[in-house]
Amino acid sequence: MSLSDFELEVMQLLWELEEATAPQLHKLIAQRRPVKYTTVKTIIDRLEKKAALQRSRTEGRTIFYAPLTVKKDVRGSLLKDFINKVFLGKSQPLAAHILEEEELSIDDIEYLEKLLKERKQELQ
Amino acid sequence: MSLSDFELEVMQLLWELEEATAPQLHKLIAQRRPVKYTTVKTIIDRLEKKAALQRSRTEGRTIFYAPLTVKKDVRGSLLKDFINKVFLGKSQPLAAHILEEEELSIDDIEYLEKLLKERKQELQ
DNA sequence: CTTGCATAACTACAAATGTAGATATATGCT
DNA sequence: AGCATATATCTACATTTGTAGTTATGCAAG
Repeated sequence: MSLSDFELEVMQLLWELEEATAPQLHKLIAQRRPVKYTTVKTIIDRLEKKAALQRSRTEGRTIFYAPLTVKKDVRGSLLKDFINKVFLGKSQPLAAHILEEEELSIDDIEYLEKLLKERKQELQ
Repeated sequence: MSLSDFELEVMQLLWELEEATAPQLHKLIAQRRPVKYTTVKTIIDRLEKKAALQRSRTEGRTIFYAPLTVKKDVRGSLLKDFINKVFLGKSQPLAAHILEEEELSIDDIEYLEKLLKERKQELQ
């Protein structure tokens, strides 16, 4: 099951919030860029049809939605697609690209070094 | 300028081959999955309109196409978008995800360790 | 108990995308 | 020279996506 950019944006908020209403989600996204309530609601409806989220409870006639998909799973599958499409299926060039070009702090780097050391030990 | 999945697939081949004809590209892609010549040619035409590639020369009435965009630039901009959308703009969680979950050989790991060491030295 | 409003539900539409048919035409072969 | 064929060009169409208008309706306040 694939998510569009906008659908993913809504899911990111839901993963963060655990649950949320359409008006809440609209207000959050409207802080970033101008978008009408009905637009956000349409995206929520589509996510519901795709079973990426579900209605968790209501308050008055306002509906709360909660994620049905797990962030790590979705990220993992998006990453796999991305590596296939953009880096011809090879993770190493992507990792190299990030470690060389993307912004990383000293702490980030030391944490990543630790991960690599652990990874290497598993392989030996 | 954004590229669709199919457009990117054609560009990946062009970056590899330096230049190619529509029939060549069609044959290569058709090895992976069934697709008609005209479909591939449509994508090439769209890439030409987007100025991602250009006609480099002809042989008879067959046209050779060459990339106008640079692989590293396109990858960089796609990666930036991807990090923004999927990892909320933070490279470190993506790097961590890859170093933990994706397949890497000992050689890969040692190369990445070297990159990190160099990166750290630049920062200090 | 009515009514205005917030929210939900439904409908619409243009642009991008994957897909390919229909048509035109230059070239190389007989 | 005429013709078959490969290639190019043009047109079309369904689906997905972002975007939002229109309509329906339940609830809260007076």
